[in-house]
Amino acid sequence: MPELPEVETICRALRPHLVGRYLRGVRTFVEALRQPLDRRALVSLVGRRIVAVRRRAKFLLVEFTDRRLLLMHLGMSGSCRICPDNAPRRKHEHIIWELDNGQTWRYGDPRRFGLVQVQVIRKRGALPSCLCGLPPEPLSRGFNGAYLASICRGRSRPIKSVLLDQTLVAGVGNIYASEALHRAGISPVRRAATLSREECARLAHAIRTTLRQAIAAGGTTIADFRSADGSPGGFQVKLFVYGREGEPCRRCRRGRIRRLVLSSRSTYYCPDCQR
DNA sequence: AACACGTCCTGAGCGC
DNA sequence: TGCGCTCAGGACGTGT
Repeated sequence: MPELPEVETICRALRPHLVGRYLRGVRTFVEALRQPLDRRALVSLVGRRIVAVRRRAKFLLVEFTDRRLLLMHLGMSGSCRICPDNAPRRKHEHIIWELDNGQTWRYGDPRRFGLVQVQVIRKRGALPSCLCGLPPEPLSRGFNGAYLASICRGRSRPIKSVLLDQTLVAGVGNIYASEALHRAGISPVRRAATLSREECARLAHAIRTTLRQAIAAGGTTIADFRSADGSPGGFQVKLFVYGREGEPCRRCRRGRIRRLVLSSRSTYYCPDCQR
């Protein structure tokens, strides 16, 4: 479910509910998500105050006093919500944090591909060391045509598989990879190394624009994405290719959108306007 | 029954 | 042969 825009949407929705609050308790209902939960580490946050809620790539970072940080990744099906203490626990709600105002912050995740762990950081506002090697944020200065060209050089994989590689591009997932390539007019199966400098610049711009618009719309709801306040995203109505197999291309109006499987993921594109 | 918006692991293939 | 890197594909729960 959640790519960069969805995580950013959740981050913004959580922030006003969490920042400044003290953690009063934590309850867990499973042994493990993608990896075993460290209950003692989670409990060690109780009594501390939340000082910031941030995002880096697809990671959500909740910073506490004393340089403690809760690192969260939503995997395929993770979600967060804020609700009162006495709200009944939903199926697949695995962690409940109790705040000092009668509210709770809850993590739900049917597939349990997510990640929740406690880290200690060097100083206030710093990233945990495990995230220090991430590539540049797509919406930051360092992400541009020159950067894309540098990671495409010498790579024979299809460009879409490069965009999905989280060690090379941070935060782009399966929906926005298809959307950005369509916006840039570049075929998802093109070998990365064959992209010209001009195409890399166009693609970098397309990625930034796509992500920005998706954030502005509150993310994309295909099946069940909800922000932390329960509201669905609005970007699905602005999708140009994802999930539109057989429908006419909304840009060139000639081609029909095709679906193919690339590195075992659905990929959508317009054969007429993507080269 | 096929497919799902993510990541990790394994093993094949390649150049040196 | 071996090392290091790249890349494809399966596995991981559950829901629709």
